[in-house]
Amino acid sequence: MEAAGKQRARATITDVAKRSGTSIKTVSRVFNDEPFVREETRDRVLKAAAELDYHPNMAARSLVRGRSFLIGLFYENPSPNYVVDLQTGALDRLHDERFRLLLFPCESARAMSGKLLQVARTSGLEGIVLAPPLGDDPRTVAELREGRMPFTRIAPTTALDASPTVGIDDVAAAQAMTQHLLSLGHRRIAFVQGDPGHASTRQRLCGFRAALDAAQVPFEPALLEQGMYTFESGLAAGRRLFAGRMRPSAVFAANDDMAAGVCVAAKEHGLDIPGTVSVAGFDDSLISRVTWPQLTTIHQPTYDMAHVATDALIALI
Amino acid sequence: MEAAGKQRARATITDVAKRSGTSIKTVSRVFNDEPFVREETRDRVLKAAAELDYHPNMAARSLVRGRSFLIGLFYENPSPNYVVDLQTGALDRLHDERFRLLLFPCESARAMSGKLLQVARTSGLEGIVLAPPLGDDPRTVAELREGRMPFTRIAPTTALDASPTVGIDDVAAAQAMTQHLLSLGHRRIAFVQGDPGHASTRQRLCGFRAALDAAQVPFEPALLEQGMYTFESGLAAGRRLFAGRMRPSAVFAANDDMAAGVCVAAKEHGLDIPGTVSVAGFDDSLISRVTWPQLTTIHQPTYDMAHVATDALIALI
DNA sequence: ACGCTCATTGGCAACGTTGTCAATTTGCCC
DNA sequence: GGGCAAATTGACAACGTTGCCAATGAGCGT
Repeated sequence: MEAAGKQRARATITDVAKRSGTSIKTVSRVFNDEPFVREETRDRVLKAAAELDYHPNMAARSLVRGRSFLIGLFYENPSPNYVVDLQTGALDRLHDERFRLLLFPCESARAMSGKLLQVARTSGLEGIVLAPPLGDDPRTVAELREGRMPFTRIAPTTALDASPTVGIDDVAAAQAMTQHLLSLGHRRIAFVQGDPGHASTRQRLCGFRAALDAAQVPFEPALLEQGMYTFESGLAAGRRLFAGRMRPSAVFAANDDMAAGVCVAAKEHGLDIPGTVSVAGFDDSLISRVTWPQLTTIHQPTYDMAHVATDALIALI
Repeated sequence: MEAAGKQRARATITDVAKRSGTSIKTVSRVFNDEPFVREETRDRVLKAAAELDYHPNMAARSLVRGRSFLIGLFYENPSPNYVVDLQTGALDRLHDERFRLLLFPCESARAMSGKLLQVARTSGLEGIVLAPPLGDDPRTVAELREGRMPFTRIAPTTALDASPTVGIDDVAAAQAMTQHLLSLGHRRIAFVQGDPGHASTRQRLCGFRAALDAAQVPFEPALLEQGMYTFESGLAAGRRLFAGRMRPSAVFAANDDMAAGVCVAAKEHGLDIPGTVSVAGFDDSLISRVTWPQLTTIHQPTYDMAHVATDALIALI
């Protein structure tokens, strides 16, 4: 309606002040939920703002406060399910805050090593959430500490006191799952471990072996397979296992994606699940609900961990 | 080393100017790759900047230029595979630009309707990429146009001239897949359609029926099932189909997640795939590689579409 | 050496907001 | 009604950068 030609420029706080008959500062107070603003004044400002379709300018706000309200989520993960869980957890925590989330998918932890602080500064991040395995790189951790860049880590395994940290006890969880398989009567249990670059790989293997030891079941090297936490690597590992001389009665894969691959390999070999062979996973990701029969899996609350890590980061900032 | 106590504050452009013995403005020119700076001067500035670990302040830059360099990706999608593909496509395109990507997962297109511009303005976005089905909401589209907010859409089906658009021909693709099934000799082909809120649902059904018509195979309403693009809905649809009087010899599900569900339903009913019944999907998402036997599926280049949509958006801005 | 053009540099205001602090108004008690 | 504390409001200077324009220096033809 009104002077369509001049509507180009966005309304500023000054316009709102003028229109509502108050000072700039008062408008600022209203938009920052500060106390000491009379109810009536607040309403008047809000009304004027609505009429002008005013939205605070983030850049100006950031500038004067010396804060960017930007948080970075760094991850290097092959599983879309895991990644989306991470993101959702972080985003949900941020929902009511002013912070915004920037994504930094990394090719590999090694490639990022030493560059992370640089990237963070360039983007003006205020803090960082490091998803596995990025939180395990000592150089990255040292760098962030020296640069006084706030960060939290999800499921790291080194330098645990270097930053707030959230994670589950991988060792205990893997041990529990193995015990479960043992209690079902399995004695020939194969283990498909994950990407050697991830610390969780060692942890989960460790739990697996601990359970075997506790049950006095000998560890059989031929039943240990290397994977990479991807579906394809699980498929390959499964094929090797089922083609080998020593066919396992149960397979414990260190994550769900690989477990799904093992399932497919089993079906290729005409093996019945869970009749002839049991397959267990780790993560409880969405993929575990899509395979059939459903995988037995360990719930890893990725969403929650991301949520908590973000929470801790905000507290830190 | 040097006065560790005073190193707290980040270096500003003024510090660099002082240290390099030039003016603020010259430093600015160097960091913006502007011409008219002598080689020797540039080097001197760069050296000083490196020594001070200077990084331009994004907020100040945004403020004075009136630009935020922020782009929003809005999506409402249940499939993590699809979402990650979208993100990766967009991020890869942004990689060398100054733009940054902000994520906006939406509960539902309906809930967002009418609020999207508001959200975009609040976050200071410069442009928006709308993933399906958000690009089909007429209210959202109208709103963005009126608000002069640059946006591009992925696979929209309405108001195609309202914005730059990228997508595949859903009708043709579904038709081709149906023809393929017909050519295998199938005559009793069931179709599991997707969420009625997504325009692709109608398109794919349309292609399916077109192929039947062309082959003069009558369309059988009892073989049309409603799904929601989720694994669970596909499972339910499959159960109904296989329990019904008119058992299909082939099932074409409108996306891979549902197709996976249909597969499980078939197995529950003891039906052999692909011997007794064929199952076809749509998307070529990662899930299609996880089911066994592998689904026949139509490749939908989600990554590429996101890449192109982002590209177009940048051009628009 | 003079005048002219073009490359290079510097000075200064402005961007839209918030922090600080002072000014004003209100409410309450004696 | 005076006095005091608390509530409410306003003025003004930053924040770190870039756009605009003026100033300076260099090169060159005459």
